[in-house]
Amino acid sequence: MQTDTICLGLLMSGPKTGYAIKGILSGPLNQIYNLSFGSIYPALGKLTREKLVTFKQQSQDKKPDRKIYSITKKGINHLKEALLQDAGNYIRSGNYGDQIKSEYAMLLLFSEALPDETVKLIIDERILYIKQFLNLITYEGPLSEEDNLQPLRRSPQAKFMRGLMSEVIQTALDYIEKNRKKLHG
Amino acid sequence: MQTDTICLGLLMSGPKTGYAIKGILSGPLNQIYNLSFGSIYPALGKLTREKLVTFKQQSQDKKPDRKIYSITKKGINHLKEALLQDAGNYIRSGNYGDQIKSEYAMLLLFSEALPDETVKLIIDERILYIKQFLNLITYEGPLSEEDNLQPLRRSPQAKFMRGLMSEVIQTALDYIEKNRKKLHG
DNA sequence: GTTATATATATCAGATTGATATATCGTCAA
DNA sequence: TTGACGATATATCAATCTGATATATATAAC
Repeated sequence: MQTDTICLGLLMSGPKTGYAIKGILSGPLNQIYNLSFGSIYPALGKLTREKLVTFKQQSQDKKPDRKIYSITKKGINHLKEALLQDAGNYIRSGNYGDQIKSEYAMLLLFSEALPDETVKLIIDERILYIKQFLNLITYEGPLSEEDNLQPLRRSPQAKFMRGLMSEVIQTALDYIEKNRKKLHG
Repeated sequence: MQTDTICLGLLMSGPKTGYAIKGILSGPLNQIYNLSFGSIYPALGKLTREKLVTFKQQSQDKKPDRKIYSITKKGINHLKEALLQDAGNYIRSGNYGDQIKSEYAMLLLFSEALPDETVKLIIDERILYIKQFLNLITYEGPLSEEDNLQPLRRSPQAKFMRGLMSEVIQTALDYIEKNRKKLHG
């Protein structure tokens, strides 16, 4: 799946700045997909040139300008075709190319080479982080005054993913708390 | 965590070819970390130049040559230092930079734009894939005649990770089977 | 008063991917 | 039997992506 498709998909739930797209990908979707600014801004530029999105420049009083991007009709059609093709590729190849790099998991896997106290510390830290993240995705209330993320959060698809994530993360948390003694004295 | 560190860590459980390292990362560790050949071979070359690994060239009868890499004493020291520093960075920043791109999860999130039959199909396919992967990591028996992966699989760290993965994946499987109706008619 | 964090866009060196090339062997089907 | 395919094995490279950095302002903390 291309970066373009991700941006278009996220713009389906309403107009957003590049910064907001990064915020969604760094926040609730953190364990699902992430992109750097260096991918997002060029993608939005390319999509603008192809007229799959448009933007309104909003010069704010004493704040940096915002470019608020919206998906066009052409963009919606393009998104549908791209997703259908991605789905087709998946079905044909059985391979979705999920790309995962969990440095934390590798650190635990190699933790025999670390002092016991260090292993304890990184597990304590991780447990705190997981609990915070669980709160983030379990939280149902409004996010801010100008809450334009509601459409994304209230779709059945988003609810499905949030439910899946919270169950999976809760399982991981329980497992780590129950079995951490296998990794340190 | 650098690619170098991943290679050194995997070589701690015994000598391996670059191809074997890729095999481990594409197989049981698939949902944890992955690297392409284009990262692995240059990393092994760099590690050789730095004398952190050595290799024996094995010319096989009518098969391609193999370069079997082993970690050196210097390499072991380097690994310990690198892991300690990575752990320190984590504790200080609270951020491990886990990098995740699950195209499948994004496809489900955007699946409103797909026909119902397609959504059904990709979920059916995914359930099959998950079941296969569960078998792969749950399997305890020997892997092949020349089974040099046993040290990696039998360490407490590897058992911990396999247990964690199988519980998490089982939870995901149950959730998808129970809730898939929310995504298609 | 200064340090840090949030909002917001943008760029770029260096790292990574996914594809491709090369070479041999075994297997499975037409 | 021949041709296609997959496994073993190394290697390279264009296109893409990351992580860091730059720029600019406001607000909160210390």
